[in-house]
Order: sequence, then C-alpha cells, then structure tokens
Amino acid sequence: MTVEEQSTPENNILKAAKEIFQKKGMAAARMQEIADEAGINKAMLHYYYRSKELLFEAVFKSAFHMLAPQLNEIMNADTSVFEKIKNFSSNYISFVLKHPYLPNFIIQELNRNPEFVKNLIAEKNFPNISKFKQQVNHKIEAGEIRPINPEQLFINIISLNIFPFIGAPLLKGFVNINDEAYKQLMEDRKTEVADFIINAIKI
Amino acid sequence: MTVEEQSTPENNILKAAKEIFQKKGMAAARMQEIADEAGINKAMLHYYYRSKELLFEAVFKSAFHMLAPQLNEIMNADTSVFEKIKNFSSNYISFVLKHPYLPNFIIQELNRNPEFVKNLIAEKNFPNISKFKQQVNHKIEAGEIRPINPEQLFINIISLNIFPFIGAPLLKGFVNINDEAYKQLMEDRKTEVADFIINAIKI
DNA sequence: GTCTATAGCCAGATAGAC
DNA sequence: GTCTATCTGGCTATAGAC
Repeated sequence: MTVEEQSTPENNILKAAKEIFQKKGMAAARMQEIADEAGINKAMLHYYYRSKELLFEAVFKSAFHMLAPQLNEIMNADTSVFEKIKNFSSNYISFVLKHPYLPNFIIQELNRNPEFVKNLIAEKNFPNISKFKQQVNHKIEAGEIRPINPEQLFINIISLNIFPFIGAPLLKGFVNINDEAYKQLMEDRKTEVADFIINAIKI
Repeated sequence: MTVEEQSTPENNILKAAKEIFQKKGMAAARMQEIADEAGINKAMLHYYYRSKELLFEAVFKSAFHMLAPQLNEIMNADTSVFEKIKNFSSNYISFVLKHPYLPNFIIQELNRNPEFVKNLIAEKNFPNISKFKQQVNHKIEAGEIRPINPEQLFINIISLNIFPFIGAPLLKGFVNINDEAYKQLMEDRKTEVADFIINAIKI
C-alpha cells in the first residue's frame, strides 16, 4: 500500500479535494463541497491544509505527479522511437480513460498560472525529451524517417493523445455522436494514434 | 464596419468582458474588473446585460461564432481533402496567434457545462463534417489514401491544430524553450501540420 | 443613461467548547 | 482532533439621486 492509498485524514481530504477541484477548477470549487465529499467538517480542511490555496496546491502536485513521470519513463526508456510512440499512446490513453478530469485540470490551471511550470521543472523526474530528440535526429540522418523537427514531432504526439480528452464535449458535437460511441473512438485510438504518427514519419 | 466593431456601450462592455472572461474563466472573473476594463461603472454592466451569467453567455456565443463558422466554411468548401487540411491548418493557426485566449476559453467552459453544446448544435452554421467524411471515404475507395476512420482523421486534424495553443504552458516546459522560440514553432506549424497529416494518410 | 451607496448573500477562515 | 457557531470580507445585484 503506497503512501497515497493510506486512509489517513490527510489522504481522505486530498482524495475528496481532487474530485471537486478537478471537476470545477480552483475558483468554482467550494470548501463545503470538499468537506461533504470527504465526509468531514469544513473546519477540518483548514486544520489539515490551512487554506484553500494550500489544499489546491497539494491537489495539483499530486495530480501532476500521477502523469508526468509516466511520460518521462517512456521517453527515456531504452527503446526505439517507434516503440516510444506506441507505448506512450497506449499507456496514456488507458490511464486517462480511468482519470478523465485529470488532463483538463492540469492544462487549465497551468493556463491560469503559467509561471507555476517553473516550480515543476525544478523537480526531479520532470519530463526531459533530450534523449528522444537525439534518437529522432539519428533516425533522420540514417534515412529511416522523414526530416522533421523533433520538437514538432513531440508536440504532435502529445496533441494527438491529450486533446481528444480535453476537447471531448466539442468533438462530440462536431462528430455528432453520443458518449458511448465517443468512448469507443478513444479505445480505438490506443493503436490508431501510433499508427498515424508512424505513417507520417516513416519513409 | 461590422456590428461587432461599432462603439456602442453594449459592444464596449462585450469587448472588455471577453478580455476578462477569456483570461480568468467565468468563476474567477469579477464584474468590477470588467467595468474597469470597459472604463465604466459596475452598475452599467447590469443595466445592459442584467446579470453576470447573461453577460457571460453573450461573450461565449460571440467567441464561439468567431471560430466555428471558419471550420464549417472550410470543411464544406468545394475543394479536395488535402486542400481542406492545408487551408484549415493555415487559417486556424493564423487566427489563434491573434486571439490566444480564445480556444482555451471555449474548451474550458464547455467542459464545465457539457450540455451547452446542445444549444450550439441547434444553430445554423454549426460545423458539419458529413461532406468531409464522404470525401475521405471516396479517396480511400479510390486507393488514393490509406484506410482510416474519417472521424479519427478529423479528430487528428483538430487536435494537431488546437492543442499546441491550449497546452502551451505545459509544452513550453517539456520542450524547454522560451516564449519567443515557442511562437516560432507555432508559425512553422502553419505548414508543418498539414504536411504531417498528408504524409500520414497518402499512399 | 449614468452614477453612488448599499443591500444581501455567500464563502473562507477562525474561535472556542468538547 | 473534531465539532458548532460565528466573524469578516468580498462579490453580485439593486435602489435611488441626478
């Protein structure tokens, strides 16, 4: 049992706070609602986390640490470029299907507070793509994939995996399908996305 | 001079409200701040728009109507699939470089209120991709592009164009570059994105 | 139509009993 | 540590003078 899963008051509050903050965002979330979700009193939130702002920060860091290390691990693994693309797409989509509010929460709060990224970068395990960039450049020099800026390729990988979840309400409208059909599209993307990217870059 | 550009009190308020709502979101925006931005009194906001909620709706619809018809126009134009991909990528990125807060605003508020899409769908000029789907299927049957679900292709096009703006703070951190370098990457994407997609699907 | 002043409410935070 | 009751500030909205 990891630290996060222990049933201490701190962890129960954190779990409830995640639920509410991720659904509503910092400004719209209510301390009372978090207390209700946690099955405790509003005063206890302040006893354990002092203020709404500090509770929010704890939630944000916890959420970020669920996502970022995965990315780092895959990008720095000892596997080929194509393997990395396949593994990331498959792992990420599986993960987000289980935590649907998480990516939007992180993106949204980083837009609200862009300088907050600086704190995150300072931490160990913050994703680093230098190995990935090297690998891509070697493949290009070897004539195995088309010339492409590795940063653009990285942005494409992230975009194709993350946006369909963040933009779900909009995309459901455009494509004109219901929730169930959309979820099936997402399931299909576990392999579709990697195929699409690899077709785009391979010679 | 279009209706939106006339300097009536309604339009001045709407412009100021866009600025604040798009930066902060509905919940965090303050009526006082909007009044300051518009250079008028807080009471006037209520005189012209009755409530914060109604002012917000006016802003949201106005923002959505700046974006969606473009998409509709391009998708239903009398051009080939490849032309549509090129035109959309180029036009959309140019547009968003001028209105950086807009996509995130729309996505964010639709996530907060997913059933709001239903109202939007009912309007004329709501994007319709049936023509695009037909074209893609014909191209596949003709053996000119690889087999792909047209809906997945559409999602990919939208993701590659929109996400780099919404996820900018995060991506800047991952790629580890400053604002200026990132803006250059976005400029490059006006053509990069279409090339990437076309490579992915053409035989 | 435009302003000042204020009503009324709601949410974060704390005091203090247990 | 946990609760109830309450304080305090800030925000939407309106009343009412001009």
